[in-house]
Amino acid sequence: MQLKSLRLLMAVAETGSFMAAAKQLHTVQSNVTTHIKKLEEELGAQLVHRAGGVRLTSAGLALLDYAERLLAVHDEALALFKSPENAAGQLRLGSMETTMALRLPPILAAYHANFPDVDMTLSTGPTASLIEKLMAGQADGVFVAGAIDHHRYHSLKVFSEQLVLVSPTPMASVPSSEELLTATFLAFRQGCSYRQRIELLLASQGINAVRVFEFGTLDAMLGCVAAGMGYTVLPRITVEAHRHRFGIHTMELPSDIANIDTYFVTPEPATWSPALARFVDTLRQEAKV
Amino acid sequence: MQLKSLRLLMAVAETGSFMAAAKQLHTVQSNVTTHIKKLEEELGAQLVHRAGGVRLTSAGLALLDYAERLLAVHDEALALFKSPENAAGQLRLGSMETTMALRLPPILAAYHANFPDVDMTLSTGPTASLIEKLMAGQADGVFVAGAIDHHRYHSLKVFSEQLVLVSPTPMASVPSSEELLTATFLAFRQGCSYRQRIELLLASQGINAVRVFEFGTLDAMLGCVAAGMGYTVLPRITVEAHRHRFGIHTMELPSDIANIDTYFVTPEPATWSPALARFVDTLRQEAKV
DNA sequence: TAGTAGCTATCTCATTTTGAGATAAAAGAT
DNA sequence: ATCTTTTATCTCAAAATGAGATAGCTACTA
Repeated sequence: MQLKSLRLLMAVAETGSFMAAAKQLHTVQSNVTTHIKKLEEELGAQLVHRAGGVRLTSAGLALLDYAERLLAVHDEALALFKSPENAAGQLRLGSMETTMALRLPPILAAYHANFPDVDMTLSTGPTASLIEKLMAGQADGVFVAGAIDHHRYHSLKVFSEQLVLVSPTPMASVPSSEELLTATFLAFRQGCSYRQRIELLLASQGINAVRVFEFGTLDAMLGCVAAGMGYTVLPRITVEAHRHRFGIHTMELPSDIANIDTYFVTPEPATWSPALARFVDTLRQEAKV
Repeated sequence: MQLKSLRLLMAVAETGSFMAAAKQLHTVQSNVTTHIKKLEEELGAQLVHRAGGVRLTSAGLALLDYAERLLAVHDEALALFKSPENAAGQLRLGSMETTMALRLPPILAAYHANFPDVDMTLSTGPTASLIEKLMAGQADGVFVAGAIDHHRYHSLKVFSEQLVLVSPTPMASVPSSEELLTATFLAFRQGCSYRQRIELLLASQGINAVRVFEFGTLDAMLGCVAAGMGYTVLPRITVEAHRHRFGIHTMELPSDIANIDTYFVTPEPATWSPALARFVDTLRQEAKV
């Protein structure tokens, strides 16, 4: 059974004539005859009355019902891929905790407002496991720290964060080695790229091992810093958004350690679903990159 | 876009391999490649990741969603026509008032029990207008008095009725001409074949015109006969079913006038929809013809 | 009832598409 | 590195398709 044949059947039903149907679909009448005949052979039933003006038989009407449904789905699928204002289906995103907390809400909101037919799922996790998810095909795109150098993947720089040292008391300068040695650090669980920066900071001071507490959420971490439990390293914008709720202080870090870029990593653009392509559009607009 | 291609895409998604997909659908791997490639060109998006084991891209997954819907509808349509135990869609029947009242209820009930997915509509009317409806394509089959001699239509004899003269008082024999001349006749509206029999009866007595009242429903008519308003002519089985409710009496008529057959008339069997074909099956069983 | 106008079925043929096999190229496994 | 498995490409024969020409059918008209 060919979609073409069904479309011809619909045209015949509409126009009540093989010639008019042919004209409507820009073909010739003999082809209409052939297609309808083939359908009739395939289904073993006469679909069209040929006495005088043609009319669908009851078998034809029964098939017409399916033809309409079939072509509606087909046209919908085609429209999805053809017109850039369409997006539907599902979109599986992944993001780091901090990006999710501060950068994504307005973007997700804007996307959902424009493309309400997309079912979004967003999971958070550290950079390493997000990349794994992406490569396993369990996510369509992930927000991670740092670009991926792989020709099958595409990295779009979307945010630039400046990391700052967060402490419970004001500081004049980056703490000395001695101070750091005795200090406690709070960080997200292993795999988080910000934690790697903490270790980088410590390494730059010649310190290899130090006590590090692990947290799962931002609020818990900042609460503990404010309570004097220790230091942490976070994006400036993240800290500033929460500063009014916690009695915390920040200190600039050396730029090689401080500057970290967030990328949106996906498979090659050619493989993007319409939903994903529209998401990247939204991202470009909202993040202004 | 070809249904074949979509089916291949589904097989690829399922098996995760072009070769396995080819085997599953009894074709060769090169054809799978070609079909998928054609889909990709048509939609302008890569549908399948070719790194190592093949996997659908997010665009592929989006299309897969439509492919599944499309093929489900297609298979449903095909199953409808292929397997004789299926029937769906609509069935538009027409029937004479008397047949509807007495013969059809058990048949319609049996049909509906077996094929609940068919939307039945039944309209009643006199033979003439039912035939018109059928010919105009507004009905799929009609129960009428007498066969149709037309090579585009098919008449199936389903019931044999014996017409009797119905009167308010007992009769020893068919009323004489003088009695008939002064009598009033009650009948369905013009077009009803039973009414033609009344006129035939009168003509056999050399009477051309007589007073005839027209009624739309059986109950009204029988009620008026019982009340002594006049005579009527109806199938014996119809009268017997109502005799206990009305004080009426019957009298046999000459067999050439009395015997009348009810036919189920449809377009040619080749044009029957599955729903109609199953109805005729049911009819043959229930009516035992 | 013959004629005519309008439509559909059939036939033909050039073109395109399809399907299958063979082979080359690429990716993983040992 | 070699071998195995899988996909892409090429080729060719067979089949399907689309368009035109023509014959046949139906309904309407005079």
